[in-house]
Amino acid sequence: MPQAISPTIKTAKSHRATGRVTLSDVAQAAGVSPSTVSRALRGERAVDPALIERVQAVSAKLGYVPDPAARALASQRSNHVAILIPLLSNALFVDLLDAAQKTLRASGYQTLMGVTHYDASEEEQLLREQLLHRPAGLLVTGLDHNAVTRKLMEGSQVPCVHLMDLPADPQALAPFCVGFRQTDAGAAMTRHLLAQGRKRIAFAAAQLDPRVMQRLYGWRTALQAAGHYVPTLEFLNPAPSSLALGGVLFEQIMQQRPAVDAIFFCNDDLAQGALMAALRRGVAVPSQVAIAGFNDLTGSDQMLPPLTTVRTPRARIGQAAAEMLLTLMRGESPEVPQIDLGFEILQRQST
Amino acid sequence: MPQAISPTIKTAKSHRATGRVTLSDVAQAAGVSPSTVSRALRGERAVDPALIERVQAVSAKLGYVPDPAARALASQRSNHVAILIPLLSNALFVDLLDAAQKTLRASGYQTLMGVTHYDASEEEQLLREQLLHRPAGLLVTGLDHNAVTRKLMEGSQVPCVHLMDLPADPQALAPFCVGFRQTDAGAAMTRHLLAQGRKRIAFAAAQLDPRVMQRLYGWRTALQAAGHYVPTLEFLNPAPSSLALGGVLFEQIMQQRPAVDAIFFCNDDLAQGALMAALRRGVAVPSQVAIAGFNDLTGSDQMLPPLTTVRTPRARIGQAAAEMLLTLMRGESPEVPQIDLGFEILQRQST
DNA sequence: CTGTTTTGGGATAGCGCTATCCTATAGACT
DNA sequence: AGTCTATAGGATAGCGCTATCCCAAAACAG
Repeated sequence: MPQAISPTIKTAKSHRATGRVTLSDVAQAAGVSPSTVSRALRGERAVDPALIERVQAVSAKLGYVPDPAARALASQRSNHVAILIPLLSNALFVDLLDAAQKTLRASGYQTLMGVTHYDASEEEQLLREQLLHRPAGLLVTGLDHNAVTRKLMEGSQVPCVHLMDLPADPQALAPFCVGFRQTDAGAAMTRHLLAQGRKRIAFAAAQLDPRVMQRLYGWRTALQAAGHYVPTLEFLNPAPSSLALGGVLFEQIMQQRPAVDAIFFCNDDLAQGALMAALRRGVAVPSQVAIAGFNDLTGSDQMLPPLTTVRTPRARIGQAAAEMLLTLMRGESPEVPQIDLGFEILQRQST
Repeated sequence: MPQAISPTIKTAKSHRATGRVTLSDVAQAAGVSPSTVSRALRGERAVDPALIERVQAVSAKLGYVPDPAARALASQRSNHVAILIPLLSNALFVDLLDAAQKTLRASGYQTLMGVTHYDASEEEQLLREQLLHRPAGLLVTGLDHNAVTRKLMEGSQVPCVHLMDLPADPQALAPFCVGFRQTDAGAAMTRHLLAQGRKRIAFAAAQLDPRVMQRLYGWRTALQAAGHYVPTLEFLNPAPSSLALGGVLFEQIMQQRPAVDAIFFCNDDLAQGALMAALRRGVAVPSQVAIAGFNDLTGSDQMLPPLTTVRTPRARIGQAAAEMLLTLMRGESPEVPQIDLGFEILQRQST
């Protein structure tokens, strides 16, 4: 029977009372031991259902909220989930972050964001800092990391899910990952252009991260298979991707290879910039040159002509990765270690 | 119901050794007390310089890294800085986040991001969760918060800097903030349009957050001053801002008010969408109708014609706010409580 | 009707650090 | 000299929680 809870007057504790309602307060008020409160609230071990209810009631009445720092210290595990992404200036990664963050928060996790700037040593340093917080889980963009980073991830024993990429060899020692096959997507778009009757298809890229290189590889493979591969139609620029750079690349290609009849840009912002440049120069798209992008970023459907692109499921990747991580953090193992969420060729009027 | 627990093999070691190098280890190795190590490493109180050096050397040799959870528990202060922004889908806030995060990390702080979705109660809930982590500082977008949120912020005693907005009344009880005067910016752009000889200037807006409403107010005031204010030229749509919506708004305005000779959009994505729609419809910009945006988002300079807009110093706001917060967290007080970073009318060819 | 397990609860030692109090010394004053 | 400060170091009690050990009672087996 629930004993009457007298208004607990804060016992004048020792010299550094923080005024916080602690687990012990709840225990005292509920007439049970701290262990029991801890167990009841976390659903650990077996606790009498009636007791659980009583503890929850008392806890709610006192407005008890567990202290994450104390919890982290005692259990060596925090409610943080660390996420590493290359940039915030690319909408792709922001969408990933947004979706993952939303999913994790719904389960009570706090997201610790780290921005690597495509720098392996910065990634390593960030991971090191984040691991200090003993995160419950880890979300990492891509599968390419330096040796130290990989060792840190493994050594930490923290569940980890990789975003965006899937291992080239599905049989390989497989980490957990959610993404799609960049190579296939690159090849698919190239085949789409070939199917439109294009033969001199250029590939224009910026940033040149591993995913871009995989798309390049897909483009190359598809062209080789069709017997139309020309090495000089690769236009690779390591600078960050942007609309302005897309315009520059377009000008460069039209000047150096005026006979080109299609350009496949590795990202939509480049393609959008190219479309604007074409508009300015009076180059007819798609009749003279077809233009295709990648990622279906915001605005691509508003271009003139609307941009043909590859729709990539980045929000779904962020969410699915977060869900897989939640499974791992519960100590369960996911149904499959790798999830391929695919992609879709979105044909609009630019091709 | 409880799953069979495999017999835990007990290690002969002390029953819960974490293997971590602790402050006591350093103290022992350096032959001093833990207090001294703690003080030496944090630069607290006065410690013999020679001792400091010795402690640092030993600490480095052992690879000691302080545990943030233990620190947070003992000191009631973490190395987290919480930041609240409305959306991740608006580049404006991402730029803010990026800059702030970069600055704070350089001083050893971890950023806890919270996305409020312009929802006051979600903001309150997020703040509550973040405060549990006892952040060392708080960055909050805007000055408008519900009563509970304000009370939480004050009651927590955590240093707080507001982003983007400045109080309308500079004399008012002034919180710390970094931003610029949205109203002035709205008025300035309107005056620019008036100076171009435009008279029927529409204002088109989405999202309708407080900053948008201030820009609206600036537009209204400037038009009233010029004797050209017409209430029916306000086109306000509460939906989220996007290129597509900009196109829709443009069509709507041209249909309902064909005599309009300028449209001031509250955000660049809307204006970009409008420019694309104008291109599609063959509406001459700026000869028939001038189009202006706000924020100078990526791509605005690539439009056809390039978009006249208001350049807002969002990266500098994020950085300056973080720096002000760093000052506050050191216990010092900033030179001025409010920093106005201004704005700039960026005239391009669309007006 | 005895063992032998389960089962649900309590007691308590940390987790790694900082805040507070305390002490010993060196210099500064009557 | 003697008393009084600063100054720099040590000692130690927590911060609030969980993990581990322990034990009584109930459930089960032989």
